[in-house]
Amino acid sequence: MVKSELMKYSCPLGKAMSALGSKWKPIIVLVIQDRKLRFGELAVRINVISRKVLTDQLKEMQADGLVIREEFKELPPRVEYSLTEKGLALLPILYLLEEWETKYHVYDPEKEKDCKTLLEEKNVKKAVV
Amino acid sequence: MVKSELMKYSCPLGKAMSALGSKWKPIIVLVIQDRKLRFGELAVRINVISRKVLTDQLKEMQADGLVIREEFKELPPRVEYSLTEKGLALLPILYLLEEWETKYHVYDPEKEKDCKTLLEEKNVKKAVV
DNA sequence: CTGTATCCCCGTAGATACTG
DNA sequence: CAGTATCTACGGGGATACAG
Repeated sequence: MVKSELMKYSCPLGKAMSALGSKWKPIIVLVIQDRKLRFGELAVRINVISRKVLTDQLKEMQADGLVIREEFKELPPRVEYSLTEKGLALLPILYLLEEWETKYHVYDPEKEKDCKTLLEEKNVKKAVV
Repeated sequence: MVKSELMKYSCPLGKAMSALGSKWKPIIVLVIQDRKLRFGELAVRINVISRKVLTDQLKEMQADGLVIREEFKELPPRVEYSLTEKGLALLPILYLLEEWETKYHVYDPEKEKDCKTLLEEKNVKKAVV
């Protein structure tokens, strides 16, 4: 273990952030909610994430006890993801974060425009979350 | 703007996480609380962060409207950091995250041991937060 | 005391092609 | 359908030395 990892184990918030501090995990939690979603459904709803990264994130979240992975031995294969109790307990906190952002958001027209343009360029049909 | 940045502007949670999703920002908010702290005090309290990174993070947080930087033209120089209203509003949410982690924490003796060893090796006197 | 200036490592994440 | 396998690029973060 290197010094830089110390934070992960030395305080509760450090641990919490190491479990959900990545780029996509909070989004994934918010998208799953109290449902079961198939891998493909997740990929569609979070359309700006590559499948490889989505797989990686889900694996880590499974290891951290945030999500449950159910694999059905069918053809074609089907895999369903849902939140654990721990993951579900995170939902209200994430809602608070959304509220916080919405309340203190500073409107930036240029960024909004960039975003719109990009959505069209990439032909993305559905915004994330 | 590249596709990977899309998330930052396309949903509230994405924006929120881009403002505090870094490795140190939540910790910094939690350490400052409702006080004014000098740069050196921050560095001591979060002793596993390098001064360069601390400076960088504080700059970004200032730009995001999370912290206030007051520079006193003295010799030796003195700089005090405090939270904005926006930053303060984040505190209760971070406390909830701590509670969440504490409640669902899975005790890992090996990691705890590694951490203790490292603290001694690095001669770190004070744990973060 | 409070930063800058460099240099560098390593992990995250993206693109693309392939598999059971 | 739900992933793997590879390769690559980028940038956050760290160590160290120096500056005002």
